[in-house]
Parts: sequence; structure tokens; C-alpha cells
Amino acid sequence: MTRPEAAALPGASDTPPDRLAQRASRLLSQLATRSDRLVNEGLAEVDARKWHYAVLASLADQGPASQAALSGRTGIYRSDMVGVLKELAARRLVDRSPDPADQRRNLVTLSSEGRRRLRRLDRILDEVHDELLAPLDPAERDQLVGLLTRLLQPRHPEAPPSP
Amino acid sequence: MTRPEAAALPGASDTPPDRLAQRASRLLSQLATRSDRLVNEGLAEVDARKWHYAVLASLADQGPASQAALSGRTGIYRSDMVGVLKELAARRLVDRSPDPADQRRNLVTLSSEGRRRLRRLDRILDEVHDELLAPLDPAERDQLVGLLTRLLQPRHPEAPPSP
DNA sequence: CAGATCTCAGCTTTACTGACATCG
DNA sequence: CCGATGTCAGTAGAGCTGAGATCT
Repeated sequence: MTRPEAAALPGASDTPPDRLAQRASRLLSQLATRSDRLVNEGLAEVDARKWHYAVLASLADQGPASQAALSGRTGIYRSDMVGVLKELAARRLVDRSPDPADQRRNLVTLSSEGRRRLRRLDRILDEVHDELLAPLDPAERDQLVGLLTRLLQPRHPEAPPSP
Repeated sequence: MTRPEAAALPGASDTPPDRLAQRASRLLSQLATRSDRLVNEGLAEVDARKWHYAVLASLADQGPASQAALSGRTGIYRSDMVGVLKELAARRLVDRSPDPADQRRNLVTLSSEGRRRLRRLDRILDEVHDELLAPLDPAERDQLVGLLTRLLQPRHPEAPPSP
């Protein structure tokens, strides 16, 4: 195959020089690392984590749920949800009580303080995303979100999201 | 394309239905997880890891290098590079010899078997990416790569507080 | 000496698995 | 009994830090 020998600067345009820069998986993984770091740093300043946001947002947007249902909504594993809810409950951001209709379940609901907290986290995440997406104009940001969303779709063909 | 345009901004007091699905950071992180899993599974079938590919591709595309230079090219930490090169050297995919011009350095070069191996890994990764990017047509894949690349471009130096 | 390079030994967080008791 | 649920214990990998030894 091609044997690019140029060990100099990038810019030679006649060779296929940079596979690493072309692989979507690598771009994705690197950008996600950066994104996660920004998110974690931002949320850490108010003693929160990204899982906290996921749970609070899910409760606010889609209503109370059992832990298993929350797990499905947020993508957090059932086993990890325990610890997240423990932290949220310790901060009085959610209520966790046995479901009277099914004694196996805990019914998790958002407290008013949790709702206030969510607003705060949302503001922080808006800033973080502004920094993360700075190089893109609004149309391009929508484009990116659209592409990513489609790439994540095929796993869940069941989603008429309006009950 | 479930949502044409929505108020993803704070302060808007209408109802934001699905914050989790709108946050680029979440989409990114979830998709990267999926992508990494696909890549790892694919490479694991031939007893390779994604870092192996990164090093082999860098050597092929940009020529031999010291471990430190390789570290800069691939984003792998120097401390982790040691183990990666140990594995690659054990498989005879790279040669690692002291640089005669600088005894501190190891000069890492791609063996012919390494080059063959790289071709194999490239094929596997092509398949993986075909699956990962299946929902997008070629133009959209380019679009995605373009957007991600711009987001990863070196940042404006923001004068960090240096003690 | 200062500084670069390689190596080792550790830490933390994250995604994930397995097992178990309980309840429907 | 089967299956769903909540809980706990533990694994593997990734990303990162610190320190020591060797060399320029």
C-alpha cells in the first residue's frame, strides 16, 4: 500500500496520512472524554455528578418511576442506580418510598428541592455545552445532535414517545 | 429527527420534554460507549486492542518515533505506552531498540508483520464503522467526521492560572 | 545542574457481571 | 417455580498521577 514516509508536518496532501484522525470511533471517544471531563468539572463545583443530572432530569421530564424503570430511562445500570439514589436521597433531592402497589419496588419521586437543583444543574450544563460546542454555530449544533441521535436510534425501535 | 427545534435553553418557561435526549454531552458519551464496545469486540476477536491500532497506524502513517513522540501522536499516556509496546513487541509487530543518537530513547519501528497486522485491523475497523455508522449515508458520515474534527481542534489558549 | 525519557506502582472512575433475598 | 426488583460485591479497563532511574 501507500508508504508515506513524511515524518514532517501535516499538510502533505497527496498521501492518506492520518488514519487516526479519520476514524469516527476515535474522534467520538476522544471528544466524549473531553466532554465528560468538562461536564464532571462543571458539576463537581456544586457537588453533583452527571448521573445525578440524568436521574433528576428523567424524573422531571417523565415523572416518578421505580428504580428499574429509571434505569431503563437513563441508561444507568440497576446496580449503580442504588448508589446514585442513595446520594440523591441523602441530599433530599428525591424521595424513595416503597410502592404500595408492588412491594418489590421503590417509587422514586422528585422533591421540590430536587426540582430547584435540576434548574441549577441545567444552567451549568448550558455553560458547559457552550464551551464544548463553541466552534459550531447553532445550525451545526443541531446538525450534530441530529446525527448523534440517529446513530443512537436503531437500538430502540419502540418509541412513540407520546403516550 | 424527532425534534425539529425545541427550546434547549434555560429560562424558557415552556415545557422541555426530553432534556436527556437533547444534551450533546450525553449523546456523545452514550455513542462513544457503544462505539468503544464495538471496536473492542471487533479487535478482541484477533487478540488486539484499540491502542494497538493507534500505535500501529501512527507508525505506518507518520513513521518511526520515540515512545514519547508516539505518546503525543496517539494520545496514550507515556506510562501506559510502556505496556502497549510490550504487548506489540511480544507479538513481533514493532521493534523497540535504543536510539543510537539518544540513549534515553527507544526508537519504535513497524515490522513487516506489524504492517500486515495493521491491514487486518483496518479491515476489521472498517466493518465496525460500517455497523456503527449504518444509519448515515456517506455524505452524512463525512459531515459527522467534519463536525467532530472541528470540535477537537486545538483550543484557544485561555491563559490558565499558572503558579 | 536542568530537563527529557522510560518505567513502575499506584489511584479513581466507569461500565459491567454475578449473586442473593424478596416479592408477585 | 419463574421472573422482576433492589441490593451488594467484585471485575476490567481507561484515564491519570507520582516517583525513580538513566541519559543529554
